[in-house]
Amino acid sequence: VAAAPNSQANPLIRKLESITDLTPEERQALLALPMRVHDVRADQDIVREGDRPSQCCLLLEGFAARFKFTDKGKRQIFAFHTPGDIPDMLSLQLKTMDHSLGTLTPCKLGFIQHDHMRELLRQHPGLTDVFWRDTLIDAAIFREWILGLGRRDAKTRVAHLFCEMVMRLRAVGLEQGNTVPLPLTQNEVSDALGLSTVHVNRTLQALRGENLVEWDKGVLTVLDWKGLKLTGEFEPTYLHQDREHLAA
Amino acid sequence: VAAAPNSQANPLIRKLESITDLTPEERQALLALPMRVHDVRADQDIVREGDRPSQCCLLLEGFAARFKFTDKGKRQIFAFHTPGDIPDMLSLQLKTMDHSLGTLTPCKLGFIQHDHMRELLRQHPGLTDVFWRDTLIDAAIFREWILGLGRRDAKTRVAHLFCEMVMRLRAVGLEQGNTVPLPLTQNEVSDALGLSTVHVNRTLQALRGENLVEWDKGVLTVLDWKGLKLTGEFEPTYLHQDREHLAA
DNA sequence: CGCCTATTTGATCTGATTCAAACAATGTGG
DNA sequence: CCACATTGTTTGAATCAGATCAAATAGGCG
Repeated sequence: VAAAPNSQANPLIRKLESITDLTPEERQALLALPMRVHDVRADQDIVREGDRPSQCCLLLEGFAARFKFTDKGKRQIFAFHTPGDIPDMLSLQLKTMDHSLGTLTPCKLGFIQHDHMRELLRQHPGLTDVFWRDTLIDAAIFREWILGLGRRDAKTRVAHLFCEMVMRLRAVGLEQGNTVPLPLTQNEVSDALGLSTVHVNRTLQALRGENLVEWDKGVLTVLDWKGLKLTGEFEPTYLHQDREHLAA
Repeated sequence: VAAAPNSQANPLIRKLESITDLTPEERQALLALPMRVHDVRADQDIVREGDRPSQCCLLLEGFAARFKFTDKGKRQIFAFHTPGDIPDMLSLQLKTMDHSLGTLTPCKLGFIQHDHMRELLRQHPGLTDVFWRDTLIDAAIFREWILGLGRRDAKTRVAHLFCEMVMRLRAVGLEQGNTVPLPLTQNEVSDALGLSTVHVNRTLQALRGENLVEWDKGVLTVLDWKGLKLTGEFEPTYLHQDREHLAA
């Protein structure tokens, strides 16, 4: 089944089709989903902890992150988001945000009213399963991060993060050769991996020294995918990018 | 609206009503959900990483945990489960298990065929939202653990875990006075909090020394709830136990 | 050019790990 | 009912991965 003309250009559809199959009707309905598109500059909060949003936001271009601060003012990043993600889809079910969402780079965002989203799901109940599945994969990624934070050392964590980002960016067509965009600062990585910026810097030097990766000007180049997977203990099952779940 | 006679005894309904409102029909359908009940002894795997289950399991009595091992053989526990939880509900949407589920104590389990669960959701679409919401709260708990593992010290982590378990056990009616059942070993706690058993032991002595809690023979006694919340930086919003989400 | 932000380096410190052994509690079989 | 095995808790000492502090360097950009 060929995709609708512009569906490959639509990162949401691209993303959902990386984890499930959509019917033509579902694809059509997603393309017709009303949204207000805005450009937002880097380092802006989109929703904050405590907010009660009446819309959710589709990331069309750029990188975003979800995060929260400790009482002592330390930041922890929970997730990096890439085009096609709806990072605050959960606000449809959970009224109060328990964490914040912000841009890391300039972003193009599509804001979707909850009412419109609910109407979409009412008319296409199959999409509820799709989005439910997507939030479950989100949770699987959280678990993998828990494993890393709890039981893996710095080098393994960094390598694992790189592998994960490559796989996810590949799934939405942002990989070019052995290269993906990864416009994060070392400080942002450290806040995601529970490390200090200094230590992340030194760990990167180690990975570079072993000729596993190159990471410069927001572009990550994988020099040795096998080696990177090995040092990152990366096993992509948890991303559930296969679609074999459809075979009963 | 009064609950059906035996619904308070049904931990699933009890749990779901702690996070949402059920219609009488939904409650009835849940009570009628066909399940095979089994007793399982402690430290048994229920599902393993890589499995492709055709059923999911409702925890009726006892404590269970979800976990995974590092390549280097270190265990990380992702979640502690209490009566009313369906820890592997995700297997309904994700075909292959990316982690394992096992008992921590002797448990009574109700096994529900996926087919029956799907039929239930088909007949009561509102329940899809309820379970979706539940898995989103699950993910919120994962995020809070990420925050702890990444950015909080040992004492804060242990205190936070105690607060969380108290809130969750209270929600399903297992709190008695200032006491909850918490039949975990210090080693299990250490595998959940990313610490060594030795350090957990010393941290517990510190919490005891400050007269915050007592924890003996599987029973946790909170001596100073306010103090415990404070040292654990515990803010229960993320558990979404309020049901005010229904007010549009 | 000068400002601002990000990366890098060096030195020191510490929270937590590791290793090893003692101790306590509970259960088991003779 | 006791000897003993097993599992969990506790203690002590040595060590280390990663944090912290402070300062230098490098890029981008108005």
